[in-house]
Amino acid sequence: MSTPKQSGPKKQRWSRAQKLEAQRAPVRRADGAPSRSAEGPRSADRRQGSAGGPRSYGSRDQRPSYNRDDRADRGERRSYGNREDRPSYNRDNRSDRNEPRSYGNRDDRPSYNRADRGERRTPSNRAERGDRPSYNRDDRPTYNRSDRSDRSEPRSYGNRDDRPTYNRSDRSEPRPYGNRDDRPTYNRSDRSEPRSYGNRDDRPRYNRADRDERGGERRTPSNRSDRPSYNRDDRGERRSYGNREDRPSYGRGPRDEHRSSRPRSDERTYPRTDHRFEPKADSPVTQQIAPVDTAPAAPEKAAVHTPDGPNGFEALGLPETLVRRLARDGITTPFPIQEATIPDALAGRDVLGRGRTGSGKTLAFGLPALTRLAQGGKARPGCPRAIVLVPTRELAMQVADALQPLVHAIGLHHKLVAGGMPYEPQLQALARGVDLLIATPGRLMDLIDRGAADLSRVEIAVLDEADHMAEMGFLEDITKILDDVPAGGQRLLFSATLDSGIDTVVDRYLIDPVTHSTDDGTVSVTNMAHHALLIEPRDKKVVTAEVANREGRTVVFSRTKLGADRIASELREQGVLAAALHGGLNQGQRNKVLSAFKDGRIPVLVATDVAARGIHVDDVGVVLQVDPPADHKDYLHRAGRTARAGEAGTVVTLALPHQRKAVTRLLEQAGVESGLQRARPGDEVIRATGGRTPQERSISDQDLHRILTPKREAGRGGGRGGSSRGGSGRPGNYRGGPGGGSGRRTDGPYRGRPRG
DNA sequence: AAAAAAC
Repeated sequence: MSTPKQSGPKKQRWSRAQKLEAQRAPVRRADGAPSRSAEGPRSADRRQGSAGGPRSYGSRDQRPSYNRDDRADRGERRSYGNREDRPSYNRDNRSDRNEPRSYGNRDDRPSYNRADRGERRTPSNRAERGDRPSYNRDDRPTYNRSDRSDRSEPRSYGNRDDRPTYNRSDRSEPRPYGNRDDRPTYNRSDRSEPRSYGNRDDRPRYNRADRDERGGERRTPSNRSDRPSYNRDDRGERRSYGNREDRPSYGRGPRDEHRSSRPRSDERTYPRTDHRFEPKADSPVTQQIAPVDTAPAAPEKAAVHTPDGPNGFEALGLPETLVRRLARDGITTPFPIQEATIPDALAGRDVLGRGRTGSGKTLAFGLPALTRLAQGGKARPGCPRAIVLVPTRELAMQVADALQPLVHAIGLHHKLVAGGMPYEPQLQALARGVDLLIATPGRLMDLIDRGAADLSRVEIAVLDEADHMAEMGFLEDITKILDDVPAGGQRLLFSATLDSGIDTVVDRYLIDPVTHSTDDGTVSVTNMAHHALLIEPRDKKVVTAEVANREGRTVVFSRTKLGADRIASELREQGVLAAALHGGLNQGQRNKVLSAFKDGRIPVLVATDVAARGIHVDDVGVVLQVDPPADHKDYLHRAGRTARAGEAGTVVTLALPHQRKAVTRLLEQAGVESGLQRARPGDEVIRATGGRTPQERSISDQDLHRILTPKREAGRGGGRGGSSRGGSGRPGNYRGGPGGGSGRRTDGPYRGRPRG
């Protein structure tokens, strides 16, 4: 590669001028002009360091596998090139490795050998690409497209038997993903049956994917009729939103992220008021949020029709297309973090943004990113132009949902790429070319390793919940991914807290960043009440149930997955309808639980920290931390699940005597003014949170299952015509239902939200 | 130390 910088210990930063130069012509790289990586000190010294050699990304000619002609000769089954030539996929190499392989150290990962990958991707190679037709992206229909057409089945991986990578048995190393025993097949030999995705019917994901695609040119009526409700844009015309209850978990993203009241102007009268959560009369959320959040919305609704009217987003320099699209959803006034970061982000600068959860971070990076992407360039197959990295799948879905209308409005394509969902749609989208990739690290790396994704043309990289991503365990993945992104591109980091180990990432990847903090990083919000209760161990179970047994949604946090399961089941035992959410569940279960919680079938969610960040659910009145958070930042994140969008909320933290000191300090750091107070079951402080001693009978596992999987139960009545109403016409049914285990009747005096 | 993140 061209003059790698001295691999000095100190990384060298680009000067502002250099960077601006690089940014000015993002497309330039396509011309083979010196790419950023070629010049960028960071990746240069990094690569040299890690590749352990002069990075002699061999000559192409030695790599027949990439030769298009060869490929053709080889016959269509083999789309991954000649394996023998490709050490990275070489089975033998892999099996030789018996080191535990935490995938941590890049250098330890022969199969992911940078050199191999680099060969395909590095900028220097890219520069040469012209001479090598086979490298021309456009010539790479394969990632199996052509193959696929031959095969009737949707399969895109070519002949599986050729793909040692997938063969589990080859890998002697202990898997990090221990609890996946539920995943039946990894062994290809078993897989004579059609497709391992077969058993994933419970996963709404397929629909998601389709929806993404449909947004583009592939929208067809037939698709639509199958899943009309998933297509946001269609909803206005085709649907009266009556069946909105059916799809609570989706489609709320963008608006909820931003605001809850929906002054819909046109015919798209969609019941902004969320009746999905138990038709409890107070249904205060929407009404109360409205004034807080949308004070300006009413007058500005006019902006929908008079785009030249005052519109905060327009003033920030965003294109009219996006501004109008936002206005259509009643979003016309930027949140502080958006106001602060968008201009800088639009200017191409690296941005470090801090804002509370729910402060609108998604749009803060989404809008400028889309704007800049729309300014020029076209996504080449396999080469996303921007990536958004998020720490959890749920969050990834949320971001994708939130950005979807905007992406489509501006004529771009995006795709959600995360684990637990089928590969096919993701591979297809990538092959087709996607501008914005929203991804969790694991799957993205997977796709990179498969050669389906190539980050060498990424112009904008976004790290959401960056502080979490910077934590041990995540950081290495993030590093790997960001190292593949050409230096010099724009990087945006957003997080609710900016301390932790985030400096590492900032130092390494951000150049001359602008930092915007729209809050002080504490929980000091006026609409959030905090109670830290010092309790006796023997009271814990009962106190937990008392606090959780209230009207409205409650999120209970547990430190461990096992704990979450245990607490949820103890709650059900005491008659409180609760379900656990954690990473140990398969994706189908996760989705079920989360959507049941979102649409009110399950009022109490017991979660690990998988739900601590970013997950947005309206109307969570209480966050109960059964186990104290690890640190004050976790406190902040967990607490952020309530009191959203100006609504009131209460955070209850339980501490056992031995945790007293730690919790006291933690409260201090988090900016919680009230200290620990002793509490016993039935105490006033518990009642003040709205909690009441549960008196319902136990909820059996069957009950729970039925509630989580409504179709099965409701299927009888509404089987045929009923599908339009879905299995969940009225969530209320599940609660008051006949003998329904959800007999968490709320006849108590308390109905409102606890205040103070 | 746990959780999360690929299959």
